[in-house]
Amino acid sequence: MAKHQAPTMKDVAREAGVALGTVSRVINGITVGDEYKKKVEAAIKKLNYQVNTYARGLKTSQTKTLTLIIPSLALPFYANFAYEIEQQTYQHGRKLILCCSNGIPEKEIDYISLASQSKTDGIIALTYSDISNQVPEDIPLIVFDRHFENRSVPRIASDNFAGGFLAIEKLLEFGCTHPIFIGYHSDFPGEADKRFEGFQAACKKFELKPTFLYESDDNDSYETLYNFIVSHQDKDTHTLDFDGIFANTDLEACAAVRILDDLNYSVPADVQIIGFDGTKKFLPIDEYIVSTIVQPLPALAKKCVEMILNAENEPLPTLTLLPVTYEYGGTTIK
Amino acid sequence: MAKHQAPTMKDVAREAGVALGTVSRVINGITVGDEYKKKVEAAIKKLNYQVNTYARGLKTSQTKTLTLIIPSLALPFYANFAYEIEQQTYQHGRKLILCCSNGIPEKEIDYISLASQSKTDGIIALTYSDISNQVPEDIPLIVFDRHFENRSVPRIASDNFAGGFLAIEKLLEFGCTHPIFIGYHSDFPGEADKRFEGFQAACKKFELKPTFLYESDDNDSYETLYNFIVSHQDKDTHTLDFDGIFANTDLEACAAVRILDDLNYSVPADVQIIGFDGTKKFLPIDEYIVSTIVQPLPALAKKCVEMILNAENEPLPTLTLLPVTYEYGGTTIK
DNA sequence: CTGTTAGCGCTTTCAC
DNA sequence: GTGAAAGCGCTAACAG
Repeated sequence: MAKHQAPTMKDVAREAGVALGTVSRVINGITVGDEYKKKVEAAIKKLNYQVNTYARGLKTSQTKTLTLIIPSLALPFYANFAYEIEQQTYQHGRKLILCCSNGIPEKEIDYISLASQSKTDGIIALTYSDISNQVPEDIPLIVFDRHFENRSVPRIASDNFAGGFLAIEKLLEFGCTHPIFIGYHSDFPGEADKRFEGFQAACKKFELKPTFLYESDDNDSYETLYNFIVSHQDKDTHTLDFDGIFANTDLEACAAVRILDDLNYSVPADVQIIGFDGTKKFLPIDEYIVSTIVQPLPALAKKCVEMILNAENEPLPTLTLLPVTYEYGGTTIK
Repeated sequence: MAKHQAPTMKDVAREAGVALGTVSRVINGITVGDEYKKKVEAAIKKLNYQVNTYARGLKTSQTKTLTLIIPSLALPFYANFAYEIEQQTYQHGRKLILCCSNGIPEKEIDYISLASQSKTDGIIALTYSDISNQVPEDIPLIVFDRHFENRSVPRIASDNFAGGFLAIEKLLEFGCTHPIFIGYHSDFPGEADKRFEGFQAACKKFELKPTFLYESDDNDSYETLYNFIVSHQDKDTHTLDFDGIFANTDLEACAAVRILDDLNYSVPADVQIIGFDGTKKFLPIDEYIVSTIVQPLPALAKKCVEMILNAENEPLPTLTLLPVTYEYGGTTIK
């Protein structure tokens, strides 16, 4: 334990009595004479040698590193997505650099530039600004759950349109006669906007009057929603003029449950509610927090990582949509 | 836009008509003649040059990268901690490598070795095995919320003991006469174990009979808890022999709320409950999910990052405990 | 199949 | 002050 410096390949070579290149070959699994191999491996073990990925990265310009840009980890959806991405990244022998942008465009761009300095092997981004022209051409980019106008960058998402449609189908199947839509959206366009489009399409198909609250996201979303629901009460009978809610996200579904409860309506007896995302309860038992359209997060993450790692081999599809499913979570009859 | 390769310092030097070293100096903020500086900056802008952090890292063996090892992001506590760490990391101009070990020792060790290959500038770890001797001496390590037996590695945590004590104090203050403790613990020792010790100390001080469920974590925790509560019902009157619960985590507090509700007890009228961690509700409004002892996550994360970045300048304290606070969350009278 | 060697892009002496 | 040059630890091309 004399030297304080980490051993280098040179040290290993000297210890094993072979040339530098031979050590490199052993490490990279290139055919090497058995005798040599043994000696090198012994030396590696003895010195506790580890490759310096920075030196290797400099040579190969492959950093074995993926970058994820996501607004935050505060929402379970984001946290779970990040988690799944990390698991996939690990499985593919890569490291994950996590960037939480808080949805701030400047930070998003800053992260991109950091990532490109670090010569990351690929970027998976869920952003609220169009970062596509900030990303150097030579580094693969995949956009999750969003789409940009001015460049055809590959994007991956759930089939939000089908999900919106499915939610209404389910609500009708469960006996609702007037399902409505509630939700907030970012000003920046994203795949999630298609949920509302799916709702509208379903209304058209089933000849329903499309009633909805669909506003720009703000800080008073809870209050706006409260007022919206109250405005749909009959003044005298206090009956609601709707009997089903498709909420843009589980978060809004939860808010609706709470408000309806405060207003002394019963869920699902008076109003059935279906959310979107597939958020689980905070309990040691496995239940959805509301009845919901579940996004296939593990599959989505798998696709993201596999595609980005495949980017240099073949051209990537511009859009990849994965199917969603309905799951019961207590806010519908089944 | 002829060349497909990212520009190097050499390119900038040629473009600016200066020497390589001069460019380096400009970039690193070392005094350089005004004329030169301007020329270099112009060239940088023109070529859209960015330093290659891998080349720099190779030279300086400073990678401007921190590594976080955490079981997962599935629990809000982990997710929020990871988020806060990321924010701090960014603020200090570093990147964060996220490693979710699922609490599997082999994975934890694997991550350590990946991290040391990558010459990370520091590791913040919340692990379920003693990784301390896996970490090379020259890379700073801070352990969050845990402690290892066989080496004095700096650790940071909330004051769990004080939190446990405080919970009982609060319960008594709110009129409870027989508060009990429920919780599960990992077999691997951690700072969180002190919550139970705080509970025991409070029982001694206030002369309470210490009643508790404190078992090794398993898959049937919900059922075990259910049976435990039922076993404390009076056969005839159905009265419970306790009137307050301090739960080891908010998760267990939630489980207790649910079970008591199923059993037709009222929270907080019949039983008051205090959890631990400070988990927020999944709603667009800011409320705690249960009454709880809140861990100062942002402060904790700040401490972790600051300490690890300071590790080479001064010796780190072995233990740093940050104060917790009580917050109302609906499962107590106030 | 192995040893030698040139450089990846950068920082940092060292002369000037 | 600036330029030239050595070298961080590794890979890959080349010669043997």
